[in-house]
Amino acid sequence: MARLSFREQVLRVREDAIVSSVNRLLADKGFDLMTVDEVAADVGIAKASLYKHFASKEALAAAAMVRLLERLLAILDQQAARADASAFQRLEAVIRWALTQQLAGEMPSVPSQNSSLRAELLANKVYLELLLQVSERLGRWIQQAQADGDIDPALPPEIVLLTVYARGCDPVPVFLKASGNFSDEQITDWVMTVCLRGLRPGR
Amino acid sequence: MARLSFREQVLRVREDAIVSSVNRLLADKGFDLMTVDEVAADVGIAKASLYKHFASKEALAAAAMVRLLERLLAILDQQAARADASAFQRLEAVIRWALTQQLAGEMPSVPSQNSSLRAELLANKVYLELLLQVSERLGRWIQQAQADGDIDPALPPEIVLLTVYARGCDPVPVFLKASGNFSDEQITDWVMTVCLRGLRPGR
DNA sequence: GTCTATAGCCAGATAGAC
DNA sequence: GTCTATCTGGCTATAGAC
Repeated sequence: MARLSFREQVLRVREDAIVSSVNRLLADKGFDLMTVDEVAADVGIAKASLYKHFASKEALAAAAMVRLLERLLAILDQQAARADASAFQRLEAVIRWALTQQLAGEMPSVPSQNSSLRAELLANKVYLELLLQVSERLGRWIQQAQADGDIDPALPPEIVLLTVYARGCDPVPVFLKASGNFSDEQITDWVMTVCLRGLRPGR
Repeated sequence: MARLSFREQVLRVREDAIVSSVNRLLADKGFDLMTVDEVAADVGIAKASLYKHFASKEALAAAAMVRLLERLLAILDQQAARADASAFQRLEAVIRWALTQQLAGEMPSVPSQNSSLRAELLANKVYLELLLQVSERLGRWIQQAQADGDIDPALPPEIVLLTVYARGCDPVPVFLKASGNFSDEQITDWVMTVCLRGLRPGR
């Protein structure tokens, strides 16, 4: 990749700061309740300046989602590098990472219902490409884990994949944290247990 | 209860029709994207007339939530009347009912983040009272199921209760339905399996 | 209690100077 | 590219006639 000029580097840094604010605000309030004014205030620039970087509120959210997927891909790389780990253990680590992000208030939440945002995301080539990559890699681990007998082979991989994704936007851990009765570690462990082994007593 | 006059009966029927529309629209688009204009159009009356029945958009949603809890209480009564059933089987039936509602597009979804609606619900005595009743009755079944060895006794009842509630707003079944690859029955069964027994192979 | 018409407000987006 | 100031549209809520 060509070396970036100083101007371009400054641009990158600024846009990264914007995306970080959007990420936090999306995690905090969700897309509908997040306002562009808040984003501008949080970044510390004028709203009109935001629109020089991103064409719309939807584009802001899309950028945050793209960065989330990039971070997720990095986690997948990291797990793939663990030569000793089984596919199931890698999946476990990915879910655990998602829970950590949620409890840290850094998991952006975008309602799958919002039509304007949904349309923007489905039209976003970069986002779709990353989502496809993530799904394919998770899908391979899921099928491997099923072959290993670590995940029920009777379950369609589609359901397993959706379940993994759903843990990323599950309200349970945040509610438990809000109750103040448990530590983050306890919450993570219990939610992992329920996810993998269900509510029934241990095997 | 005193017999209602004709006028009062008409009022009841109309308000019930309103709440039904709100319920469907909440299930369809969620609170933020639902507009009062849509509700009025769906019911077939003018928007101003709506405001003669309900003071605000939040009050509309609250009424829908109250009716949801009333229907849930009726399900609890029904399950409590099954003399042969274990506590676990009753919980199972309740979760299954929630999934059915969701797949039928009749499970209203209100973001727990929305502050105006949250405030309204927390100020609503009827709603809180019903929510408390439901939680207490589910809580008793949960503890009984743990004593019976049907639910892992190591799990705090709080987590189990939250997990049960969370199945009511889980996006997985709706996504699976949208994929068009599975019947409602298959979806319900698989999601129940994953909820109760987790992703791991059967015991 | 129902309607039409409109007030009031807020948030996304833009104009135009620097 | 950044700013201040403004436009615009849509949505909640209400006024006022019937």
